[in-house]
Amino acid sequence: MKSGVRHQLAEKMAGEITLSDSPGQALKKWRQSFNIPQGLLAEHLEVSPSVISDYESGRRKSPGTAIVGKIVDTILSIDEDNGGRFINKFAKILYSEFDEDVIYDIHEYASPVALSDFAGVIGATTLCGPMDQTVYGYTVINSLNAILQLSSSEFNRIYGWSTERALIFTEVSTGKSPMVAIRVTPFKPRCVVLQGISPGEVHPLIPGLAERDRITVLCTEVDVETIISSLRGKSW
Amino acid sequence: MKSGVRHQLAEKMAGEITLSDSPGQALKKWRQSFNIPQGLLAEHLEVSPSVISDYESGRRKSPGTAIVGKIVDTILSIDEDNGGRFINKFAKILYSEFDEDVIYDIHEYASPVALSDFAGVIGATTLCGPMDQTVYGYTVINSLNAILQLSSSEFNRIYGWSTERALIFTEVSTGKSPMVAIRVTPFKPRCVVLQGISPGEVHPLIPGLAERDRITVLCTEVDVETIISSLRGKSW
DNA sequence: GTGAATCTTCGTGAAATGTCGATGAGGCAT
DNA sequence: ATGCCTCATCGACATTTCACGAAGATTCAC
Repeated sequence: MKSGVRHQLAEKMAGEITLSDSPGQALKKWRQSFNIPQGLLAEHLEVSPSVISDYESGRRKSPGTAIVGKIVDTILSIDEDNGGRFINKFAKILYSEFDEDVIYDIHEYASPVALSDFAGVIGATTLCGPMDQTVYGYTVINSLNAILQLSSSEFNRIYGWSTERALIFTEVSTGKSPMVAIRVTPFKPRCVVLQGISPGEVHPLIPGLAERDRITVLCTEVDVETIISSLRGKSW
Repeated sequence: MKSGVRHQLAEKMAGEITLSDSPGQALKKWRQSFNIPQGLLAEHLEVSPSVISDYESGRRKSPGTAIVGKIVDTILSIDEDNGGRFINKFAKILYSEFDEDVIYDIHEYASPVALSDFAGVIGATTLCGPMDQTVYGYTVINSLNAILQLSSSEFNRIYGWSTERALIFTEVSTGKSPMVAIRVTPFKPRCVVLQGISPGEVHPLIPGLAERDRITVLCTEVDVETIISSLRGKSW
């Protein structure tokens, strides 16, 4: 997934810069590894070139999150305008391709999102479990491929960085296998969304399974592409 | 590898906080997910509790990299003092165990490190190639297991976030297989270190292979544990 | 409902950031 | 050597951060 990479790269860059003893040098390293001159960066940021230089040379020892974020985002945007050459390079280095068919999208929120809001955005109705919960992220998973391709240890990767998330399984038939997989696995999500199925078609065992692990189960018949793009556009 | 996880987690946290629209909320999310009260965090940071609250509540809209870094580090340290319960939880979610036998250590620098300094720290001598280069990170790889266990796409993961790095292959016999693997693979490191071998024992083909991809090759007979701990302790 | 623990709000002052524009230094083309 | 591009340095000034401590709000146990 394209924009997943961008986000991960951005986070990596920002993290490294923030933790560095000299954020300036780290900033410089990334700008240079994208082959962008200070001047161009300054232009896109609508500041004078000396500003960039001041940061990189360390005159400002502890730049705020706001500018760090803006700079990282701008570096990435400039590269995107040029066809995303460097972003793709990093993406290739990063990803083993198997993720592509299994994990359609994965994202973390920095602050909690109410489950009811989340359900609204993806057009989901409650099947069972409480709705007064929050989630910190979501993963969209091709259920068939996940079961075919993932080993048990790899299966944990669908949880990203937090188990307090929604797992959206796409094109399920009855929803039984995803729930069984979760049952036998040590980590539990807050919520499971079964995509491509109506509440009536759901396997009768599911409420029982969900109850055991205190998981809320939702259903949606909205198609996968729409779900992904709605979730992406949101800032909550 | 233990401390690799800590570092990666720290980077992830810092990145997320820095990129967040409201760094305060992100900060809060992480503190809470480690189950640490504001007061305790404040105590360890030697500031008054209201400081933490001011950040989390967003009075400071763009906290500097310095405090963000300090807070992240403190959260992690507090958890370590308590036995690292949450760090381990995140580690489990993150890693498929196969890495353990293949990648002994992997690290990125925020700024360039001179190859000659790097060689000095790991007690390596030059076999061929230029020494007036810099690296941005290193990976310590068990050469045998890498070849046995990694698929070609997984092999790319040894590059971490930058190819401008040193790849340290441990316990090589002649050093031929690692160099061949690099030859047939699209990404090239700056430098290859062959561990557990003296310059005289190196396979005669190696200088030729290295020349092709303009890679500097070093040798060291220092043992793996020592190399890893020397590299870890360094701040350059 | 009294206390303890946790967290929020706010006024305040010293210090640092965030920005500009002017100037200077290196490098690499012509 | 004459530009041109890239980058570093610096003084100046408005805006924020950063940290404190006092005081108020919440929540939970007893």
